Amino acid sequence: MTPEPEDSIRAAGLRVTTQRLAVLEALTEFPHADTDTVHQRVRLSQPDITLQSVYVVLAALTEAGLIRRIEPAGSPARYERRIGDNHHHAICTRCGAVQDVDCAVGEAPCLEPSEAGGFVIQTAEVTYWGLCPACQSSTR
Amino acid sequence: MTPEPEDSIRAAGLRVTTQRLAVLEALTEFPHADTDTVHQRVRLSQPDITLQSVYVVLAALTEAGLIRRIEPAGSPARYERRIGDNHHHAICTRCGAVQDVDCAVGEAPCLEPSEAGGFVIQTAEVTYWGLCPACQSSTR
DNA sequence: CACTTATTGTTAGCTATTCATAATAGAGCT
DNA sequence: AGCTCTATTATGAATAGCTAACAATAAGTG
Repeated sequence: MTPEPEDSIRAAGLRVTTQRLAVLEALTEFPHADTDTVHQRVRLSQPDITLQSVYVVLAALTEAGLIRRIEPAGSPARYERRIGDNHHHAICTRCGAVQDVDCAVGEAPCLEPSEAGGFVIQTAEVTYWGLCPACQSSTR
Repeated sequence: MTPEPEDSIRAAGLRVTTQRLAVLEALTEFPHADTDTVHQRVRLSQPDITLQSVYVVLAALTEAGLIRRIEPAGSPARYERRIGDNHHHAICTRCGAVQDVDCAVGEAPCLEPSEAGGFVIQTAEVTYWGLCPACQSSTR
């Protein structure tokens, strides 16, 4: 089903490198990881990769449309492999945990503003802010 | 109608300072200004105010709920005086212009996710991405 | 007007990110 | 398999945006 990472990288016109494969693998394991988390995970298989290279790889994969970058307020940028289905995110205001939220409509823009002051809207990005299950119980 | 800035600052339990008044005035003139823009505007009346002080003032006013901070992806933080009506924003993908978009519902959360993975949702933040009128015409 | 303490000015520092350039390694060709 | 070209990565440095520490100042209270 899911195309092999190697194939999707190649299909995007990019060279297949161990670094890129490792980054995609890291994002599979941590679906909303920030650059630092990706770096740490990738170092398990490639101890010498630099953080800067991780930045470059993430930028290349984002540019190619293989991953998506999200930038929640107050958090460093995060990346995810789930793309193409215009889903949204719930973010915990206490711990920053990110949870995918299916979009009812499915395709962008899932919402049409009543009046957008002449803007031509391409996508609507919805961020739900609240408390994750863990932070609800460990209250206060 | 609109309460005097001085009164709302006092009502929030904060001291009324010329810096805070000037920052609120700047945000009236530039409704989605970033810190730098606020600083430049404030310097017209207070040439010696530092950028750091503007940061502190903006943080204090945000904390007090007198202004709201928005952090669009790829842009420095912006601030606005329009608060309490849970409206949303349309942002130009080319020039970064921000436009208020009324919320159909009015109160947060204006959207309820069908399934939020156990999250207790407090607010829903909607960002519309598109082209502003100016960038539509100056195409390509 | 004096006093107390919130607020601001000053200086320093930090985090997330980008950039320039040299070194390296995919991938097509022979 | 080896060669070559060029995309990609490593290295080192720099930047923007923001926060922190602490001394100087001024708002508000009696």
